[in-house]
Formats: sequence, structure tokens, C-alpha cells
Amino acid sequence: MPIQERRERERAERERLIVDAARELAEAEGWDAVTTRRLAERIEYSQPVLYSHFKGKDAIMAAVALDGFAELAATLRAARAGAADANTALAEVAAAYTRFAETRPVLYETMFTSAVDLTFASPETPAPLRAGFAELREAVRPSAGDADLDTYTELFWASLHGLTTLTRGGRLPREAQERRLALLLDRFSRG
Amino acid sequence: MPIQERRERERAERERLIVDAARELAEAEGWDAVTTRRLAERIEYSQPVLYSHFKGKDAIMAAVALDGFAELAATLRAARAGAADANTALAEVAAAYTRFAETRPVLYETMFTSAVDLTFASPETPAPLRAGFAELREAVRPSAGDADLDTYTELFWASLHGLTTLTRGGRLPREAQERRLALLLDRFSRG
DNA sequence: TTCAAAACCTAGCGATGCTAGCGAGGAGTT
DNA sequence: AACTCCTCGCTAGCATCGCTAGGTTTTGAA
Repeated sequence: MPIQERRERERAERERLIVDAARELAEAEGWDAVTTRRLAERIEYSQPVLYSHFKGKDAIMAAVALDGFAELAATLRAARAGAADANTALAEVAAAYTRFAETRPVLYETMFTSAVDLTFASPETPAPLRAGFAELREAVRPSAGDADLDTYTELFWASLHGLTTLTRGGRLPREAQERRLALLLDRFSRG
Repeated sequence: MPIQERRERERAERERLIVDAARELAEAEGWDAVTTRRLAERIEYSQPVLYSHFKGKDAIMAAVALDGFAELAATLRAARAGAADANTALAEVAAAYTRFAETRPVLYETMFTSAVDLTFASPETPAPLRAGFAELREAVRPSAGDADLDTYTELFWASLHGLTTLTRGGRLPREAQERRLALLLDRFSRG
């Protein structure tokens, strides 16, 4: 029955519409400005339609976060692929990471604040998260030495994450960010 | 006129009452459960009294955050003071930091989420923030080498912060936290 | 004792996330 | 082609939120 298929397709399209609209609004004005009423108006449907797709506003935020992880993974992949040797690859990946967080602050915050309770290095982790983690792992692999690779990757990710969030929150002076990154790479490059 | 003094004293006491009650409630049930109505009931005053002390709920959260920074600074100081040599001092400080974040998750999150827009290493920074930063700086000083000390401290702080927030958010497996910490110390201990 | 000025409370506003319940219109059956 | 059913999306409304206006009580001084 192709009718059922068409309906499912249309439903999927509308779900995409919701997530994209939510992300655009959030990135432009923050999540407080993304009310269910505004979001419904934006997609030209009524409010309750949102709840036939998502359990609530939190679930919409989680969907946006997942999109963000997919985009981050792609960004890191591109950065790593375009580098000549291992050390510049690591530097490029780190720079791409902070650039990503800097240019999409709301999206980045959503990715790490929303109630997605899944770990990075786990089998049941969503694919985009695993992909991003894998990119980082390959980037740090040459300098891991005899340390456990996953643990080493986690620490590197945590350092990048700490740098970006503290800088974004105004806790660290933004003008010294490059020096901090250089220091980080210095500590993580030499095996 | 001692009457005026008594009033100011009572006002200060009540403000303390508000902040403490807010913190207790938040640590027990999260900030969403800290409504202005519940908070007012808790301190046995009416709602508008809160607004004669603070501009809004955000300001109350900021006050709680500042208390948290003072407590963190004291914790770090105690950890550093009780260590024999430089390397164990650094390890003790790092352990105390993550323990602090682990045992007071809501407080810690408040400290870094609330809209306090002040940097660590700046003259106009509140004292508790400066004190905490100073403790970290002294802890990492012996291993800073020829790197800029403030930048080095900021990177160390950021790494600790990233580890705690990612672990708390469920992004990193909790059972490997000690190994990550050991790896961090390994990278930051040798000058 | 009177009076002005704080101090504080009751009541209510606008907005939020979310849901109940109804009506229209397409899908399937005879 | 007519009828039934059921999915879909809407209107309307609930409970609760942060916050504020306006009046009432209490307080300290004349």
C-alpha cells in the first residue's frame, strides 16, 4: 500500500522541518526564544503537531543535538583528511573542533547540555557520536604512545571541550585561546 | 543610629537565608524545582521579598555559584597544603577538584552555567574565583616549564573542567575517570 | 498621640509547556 | 456510489512559571 508509504514520507519530512526550524531559531535567538507556539507557527502547523512527533521540547532539543554531532563528525573528518603528517592532522582537528564550537555556540551547548544520556565509546551510542569519537581517536593515535587509546582520546576530547566551554562562558580570556591550544598540542603531540 | 544597623544586619541574614535555601533545594532536586514560590515558602516570606534582594532568579543562581567558587577554592587550598612534594600536590588538587564536582553536581553546574560573565585571570574578577585560580596556578607552577604560567593554568583548569562535565553528562564512562586523571597528570607533571 | 515612610503581602499579568476533546476529510467496504 | 470509520490536525484550555503593581500593616520619630 503506497498510500501508507507516502504518509510516512510526509511525516518524516515534517519532522525534519521541525528540527531544522528549531535549530535555526535556537541558533539565532537561543532556546528560550524557541517556544512551542513560535515553532508551530514557523512550520505552519498547530502546536499539538509537535507532540505527535516528539515527546516534548527536550526531545526536540535532543534531535537538534544529534544533528550537531553528525555535523561535527563530518567537520573533523574533513580536517583530518586534508592534513599531511600526523602532527598537523592533530592540530587541524583541534582547530576545527574549537572553530565549530565558536561558530555554532548554541548548537554546541545543546549537544552537551541536552539530556542525551549516552556515552561516547560505547556500542549502543548513536552513530554520529561514535563517528566523531572515531575521528578524534585516529587523530591522536600516532601520539598515544603506550597509553590506552580510548582513554587517551577521551582526555583529549575533554580538554578541547573544557577549553571551548570555559572560553564561551567568558571564564577564559578569548584572546589567549590560540596559545592554550598550542600548549595543548604541545602536551599531546610528543609521544 | 543603631536601628539602621540592625536592619541592615537582618537584611543580610535574610539574604543568606535565601541563598542557602536556594542552594539546598537546587542540590536536592535541581533548579527546575526551585520556583520562586517554593523558595519564598521555604524562607517563610512572600514571593516579592526575593525581588527586593535579587533582580531575579538568575541573580540568585549567580549568588549560589559564587558561594560554590569560594568553597571550591577552600577545597583546593586544603588539598594542596596537605601534600608533600610538587607532584603529589598536583595530583591531590586534581583529585579534590573532580571530587568536588562529583559530590556537588548541581552546584558545580551552576558555577559554570550561570550568567556570571567574568574571567578567571582578571583584576575585576570576584575574589573566590581568583582564589581558586591561584590555587591551581601554584599547583601547576613547578611543572610549567617555560610556558606562560597563566595560560598553562588555564589549560589545566579546562582539562579538569572538561573531564568533570563530560563525565557528569554521561558522555564519558565513569569507571575510567581515574585512568583519565592519571593520564592528565602524566601529561602535566613532567616539566 | 500622630504621622510619614519603610516593609511586606495579596492578587494578578502575561507567557510557558503540554493536553483534552472535537470536527473535517480521506481510506476502505459494500 | 454511498456509507462507515478512523486518522489527522485544530481550537481551547489547564496548571504553573517568573515577575510586578498596589494596597495594608508595621515601625520609628515628632
